[in-house]
Amino acid sequence: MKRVSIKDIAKQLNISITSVSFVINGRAKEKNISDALTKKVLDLVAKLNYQPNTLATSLRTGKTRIIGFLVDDISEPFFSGIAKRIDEIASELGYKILFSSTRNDTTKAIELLQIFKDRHVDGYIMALPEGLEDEVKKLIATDAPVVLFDRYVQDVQADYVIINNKESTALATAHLIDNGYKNIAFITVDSVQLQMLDRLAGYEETIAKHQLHPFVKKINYSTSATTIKEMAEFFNANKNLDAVIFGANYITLDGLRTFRAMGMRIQKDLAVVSFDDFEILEFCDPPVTAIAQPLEAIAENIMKTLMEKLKQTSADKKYSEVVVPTIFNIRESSAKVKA
Amino acid sequence: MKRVSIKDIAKQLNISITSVSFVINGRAKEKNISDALTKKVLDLVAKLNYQPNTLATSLRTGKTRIIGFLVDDISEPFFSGIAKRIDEIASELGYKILFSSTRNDTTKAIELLQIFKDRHVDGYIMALPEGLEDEVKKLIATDAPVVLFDRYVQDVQADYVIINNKESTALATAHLIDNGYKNIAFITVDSVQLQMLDRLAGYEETIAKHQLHPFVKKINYSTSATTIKEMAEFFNANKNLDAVIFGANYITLDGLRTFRAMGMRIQKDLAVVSFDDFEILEFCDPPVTAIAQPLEAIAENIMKTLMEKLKQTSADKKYSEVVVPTIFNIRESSAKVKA
DNA sequence: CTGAAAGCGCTTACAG
DNA sequence: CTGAAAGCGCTTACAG
Repeated sequence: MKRVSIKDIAKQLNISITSVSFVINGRAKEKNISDALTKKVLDLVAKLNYQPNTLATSLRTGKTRIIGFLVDDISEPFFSGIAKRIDEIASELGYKILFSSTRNDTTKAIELLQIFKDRHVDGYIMALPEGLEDEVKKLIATDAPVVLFDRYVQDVQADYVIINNKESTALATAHLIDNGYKNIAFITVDSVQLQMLDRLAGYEETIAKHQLHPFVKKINYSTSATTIKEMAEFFNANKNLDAVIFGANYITLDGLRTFRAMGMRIQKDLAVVSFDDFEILEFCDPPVTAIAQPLEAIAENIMKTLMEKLKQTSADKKYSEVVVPTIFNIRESSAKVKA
Repeated sequence: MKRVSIKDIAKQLNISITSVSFVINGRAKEKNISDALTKKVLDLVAKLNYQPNTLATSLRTGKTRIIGFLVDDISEPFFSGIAKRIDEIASELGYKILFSSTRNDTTKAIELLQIFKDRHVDGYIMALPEGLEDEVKKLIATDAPVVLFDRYVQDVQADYVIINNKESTALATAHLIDNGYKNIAFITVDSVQLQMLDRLAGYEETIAKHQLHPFVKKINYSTSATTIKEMAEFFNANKNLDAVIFGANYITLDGLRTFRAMGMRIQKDLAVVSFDDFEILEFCDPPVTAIAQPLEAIAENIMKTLMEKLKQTSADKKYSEVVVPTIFNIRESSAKVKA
C-alpha cells in the first residue's frame, strides 16, 4: 500500500505535476489554471486521500512547520500548562512543537538547541536558560524567529512575552497593608534574574511609600532542607512579622513546609501571599492568596508573536515586548486583621 | 552562510559523495574504504562542523527519528512527568518526541494521529483515548511501532506498559484492615476502563477475603461540583464508614474537596488512601497515604519497549506486556486505629 | 577499493 | 493556460 504521490495524481489526469502542485498549494488562480482542471485535481486528491509528503516539502522549501520549545523542566505545571496551550494553537495552524527540558544544565541546553537547528525548526520558544545567552544571541543574529518568555534578559535583544512582575507584588503588598498588616516580609531567592528583582522592587517601593519597615530574605537556594532551615531562622529572628510574601512557586512550597515544621498556622500566625498560584494553595487551611500567571494568555501571546515573526522578512527587524497582566486571587490567608 | 553539504566534503577531498556517505554512516569498514581516506573525511567533517541534513536523510530513508506521543492532557502531572523522562531518553538516542493532547476529544485525537502519520513519525506512544481503538488497530496492522501505556484495552493487541493495579489496591485495602479499619469504602468512576476495574477488583477481593462488607461508590463523573455532591450523599448514607480509598488522582482531589465541604477531618473522621500520589497529599493535615505510579520506571519501560519494536522486522510480530509495580507511600491518613 | 547515477517527493524558474 | 526539468541533500544498488 504505497502512499499516493503528486506524480500519481498527475499521471492519472494526464497533466504535469507542476499544475497539480499549484492547485494543491492554492495557487491555481494566481497561476491561471482553468477552473475545470482545478476541480478535476481537487476531486482526485479527495478521492485518493492524497496528502503531500511533508518531508519532501520541507527538504525543498527549507520550512518544517516545526517549532522548538525549550524550558527548564517540561513537567513543571507552569511550563506544561503553557506547553499544552501552545501545542493546541500550533496544531490549528499546521505547526507542531518539539518540547525539551534543559534540567538547568547549560551543556545539555546547548545540545538541545543544536538538535533543534539540525531538525530545521522554523522558530524557537524559550524560557532562556542560564548560560545560553550567547548561543541565543547568535541564533537571533541569523534571523531565526525566537520568542522568549517567563524571564527577561536585558542583554539579549529579542521578542519577549512576560508578566507585570513589579505591579503584581506592589498590588499584593498594598493589599496586605490595606488589610491591616504592618510587618510584611518578602522572601525571594538570591538571584540576578530580572523578574525576581522586579518582584522585589514592587514590594520594596510599596513598603517605602507607606513608610513601613522592609523585611527581605534572600534564600541561597540549593535544597528544600536548607531552604526550610534558612526560612525558619528568618522567622525566628523576626518574631514581630505579621505577613509574608513568597516570591515564586517553589519558594511558597518550601515556605509552607517551613510553616508545618515550625507548627505555624497560616493567617493566624502569619498572613501569606504566594507569587504563582497552584492547586495546593486551594487545599491549604485556610486557602492561600496568590498572584496567578495566566497561562493561556501567555501561551496565546507567545504564539501570536512567533507567527508574526515567521511572516516577517529579515528586513523589518523589530523586537516586541508583550506584558501580560497577572491575576490576583484573594483568599483567606490574607484576610483582614481582626480589630 | 550556507550549510556545508555532503557534496562540499566530497568536492574538497576530490572523492565521491558515496564514499563520504559511507564514512559518515560508520560503514567505512564494511564498505572497504581505506583507513587513510576514512580519516581524511572524518577530519574534514569535524573541521567544517558538517551535520547531515536530517530532512534529506528522512526523505531518502523514510525514517524521521521522531516519535509521536499522544495523551489526554500533557499538562497533567502524570503525563508531563512521563513526557519529560521520555524526551530525555529519546534525546540521548537521537530521537525527538512530538507531544499532543487530545483533550478527550475523539475527533481531535484522530486528527492528531493523522498529523503524526503525515509527519512520518517512526513510532507512537499513547495512553489510548476512547474512540481511537479502531484507528490504532489499523495503525498496528500496518506494522507501525505502537506502545500503549496507562490503560489496557483488551480489544487492542499491542505492546503495553502498565502498572499492577489490582495488587496495588489489594495491598492498600489489606493495609487499612491491618490498621484496624473495618468499614472501608472504595470510590471510583463508572467506567469500563480496565485499569479502573482492576483497581476495584483488588479492593473487592481483599474485602471478601476478610469477610468484610464492601462499600463501593461509582461516580458518574461530569463536573467537580456534581462529584462532590454525589460523594457527600454517599458519605451521609454510610455514617459507619471508617476509611475510604479514592481510585484515581482526580477522584482524590474531589474527595478532599468533599471533606472540606462537609467539615470532615482526614483520619480522625475517616482514614484516606489515594490511588496516585501528588504533592498536595503531602500538604494535607495529616498527610495522605497514597499508591504512587513510578513515572520514571514507566517512561523507561515505554522507551525500551519502543526501541525494541523499532528494531524488529515485521516478521517477528509479538506483543509484550510490561507490568511496573507501584509504590505504596504510607502516611498518617491511614494510621492505626487507637484502641 | 571507489564512483556515477538514480531516486525519495516535492517546488518553482523558465519556456512556450 | 500548461509542462519539462532542475534541484533540495541525502542513500544505495550497481558497475568496475
